[in-house]
Amino acid sequence: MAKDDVLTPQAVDFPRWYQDVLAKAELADNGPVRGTMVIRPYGYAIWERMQSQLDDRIKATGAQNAYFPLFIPESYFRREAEHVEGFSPELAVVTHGGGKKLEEPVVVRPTSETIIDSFLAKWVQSYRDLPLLVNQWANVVRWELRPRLFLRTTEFLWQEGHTAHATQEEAHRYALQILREVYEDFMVRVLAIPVVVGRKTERERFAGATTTWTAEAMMRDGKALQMGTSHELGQNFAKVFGISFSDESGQQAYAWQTSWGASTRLMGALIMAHGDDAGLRLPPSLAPVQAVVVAVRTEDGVGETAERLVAELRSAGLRAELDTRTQLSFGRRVVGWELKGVPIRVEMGPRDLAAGTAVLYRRDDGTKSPVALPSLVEEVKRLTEVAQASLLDQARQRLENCTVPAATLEEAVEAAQAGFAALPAALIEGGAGEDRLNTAGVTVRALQRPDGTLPGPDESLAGLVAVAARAY
RNA sequence: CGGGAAGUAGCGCAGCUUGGUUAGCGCGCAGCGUUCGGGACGCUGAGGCCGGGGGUUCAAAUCCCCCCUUCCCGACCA
Repeated sequence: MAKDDVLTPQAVDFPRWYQDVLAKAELADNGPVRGTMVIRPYGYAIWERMQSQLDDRIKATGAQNAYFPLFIPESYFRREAEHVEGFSPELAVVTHGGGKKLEEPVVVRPTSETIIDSFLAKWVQSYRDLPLLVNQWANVVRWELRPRLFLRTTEFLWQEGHTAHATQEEAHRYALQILREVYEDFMVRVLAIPVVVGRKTERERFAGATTTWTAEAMMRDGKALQMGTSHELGQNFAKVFGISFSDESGQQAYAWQTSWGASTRLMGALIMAHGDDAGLRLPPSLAPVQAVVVAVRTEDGVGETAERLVAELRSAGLRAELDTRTQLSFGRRVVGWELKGVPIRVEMGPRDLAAGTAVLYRRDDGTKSPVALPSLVEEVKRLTEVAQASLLDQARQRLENCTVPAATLEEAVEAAQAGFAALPAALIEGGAGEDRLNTAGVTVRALQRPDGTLPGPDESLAGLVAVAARAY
């Protein structure tokens, strides 16, 4: 009866499993140009929920959305030395337009610091104009040598925030506010993915930033994934783009800036942090379908009851869907819903109807239980909350289990084969230690204080912990 | 961009070594019937520029060259 595996098992070949899920859960396809991606409707529905949750949090920090051009004069990139050095290798450059060679090539934005800052320079005159907080939702292009759907594509979707502040302290606080109240909160409460937040090492920080803050998550194959970053840019860009203002005493001063972003890579994280051998497991907060009512049959009132249940679930505010495709076998249908990660399945058949019950299946733990019809809506509601918490718990458990202290670089390399290695950051002072890790395919993902709190921007490595891992 | 593997129906594959009539198989898809509580079964049927372009040959999915794309490992990165 049962066929072969629905998907390549994770333990057999994790990358293959990932490919299988993308295809079978109808999330995404490769585009015809290397590194490009088609996000299919089901995948995009998940992304839209991510966007909306992030957008609310971004706006709650006071930032407003705006839109800046896709094309940026190449010369803009040359103005900030580290920035141009960091991005040159991955720029897509347009040299022709309207059938003619362009006087100055234009770059397809890989990130928008340069173009946005050139406008912030016009808009900021006085300390009264500050802080100036803008965000944009956009596509960006970074020519990738080794693309992977959602994780690293040449074109991807993201939000990028760009801000200007009167003081370094305020920029610092805002960068951390984004890290904590936007990214970490979203990742934990919505994605149900626990993250390691910390500071990036000098070599891992954003090109042109003075400090980069990061939120890193652990995937089920033991590799880490950077989920979002928040940068303090100091006055580097303000000086080259002329973002200056009169302060309260009438003195001219350069603004202090931040920038921060999170991308469609979050989709990859969602898939790889929660997915199992049966497919996706979506947290109810993001699931396009939170509960599917599967009618085993449709005759003798079963179909009508199923329909009524969907209506009740919907009027209770749940995203519910009806499945009456009885021309397909029951098994095929449930396998399909499991592939797509639907958190709760309600099974309604003649036996249930006779007993006045329905069977509830939880995708997060695979358990089934009967429920009396009158309390079905309340129970489904409750289970969506339980499932949301359960996915987070499971991910937390895995994170704890695979985070191992290491006393030496060799121990760290060893521990990083299966998760996070926590080593004394003193070991990587000077760069030789990081070289050693990098040679073994391991990178320092984040620096933290021993108690897990965030270090200061300039706090020396001596007393910190470096969290290292193999990473995507 | 280096090293490996691979592109044949929507998906997974055989055929290629040793060129030779209408290019196969499984799944899926369509129709009909029997089924129906964890990927049902039978019958009938549709679906292919054999990744693209050049060559060699009487003849190319098959041999040669170039390009594109995908996957794995490395260097570079959200």
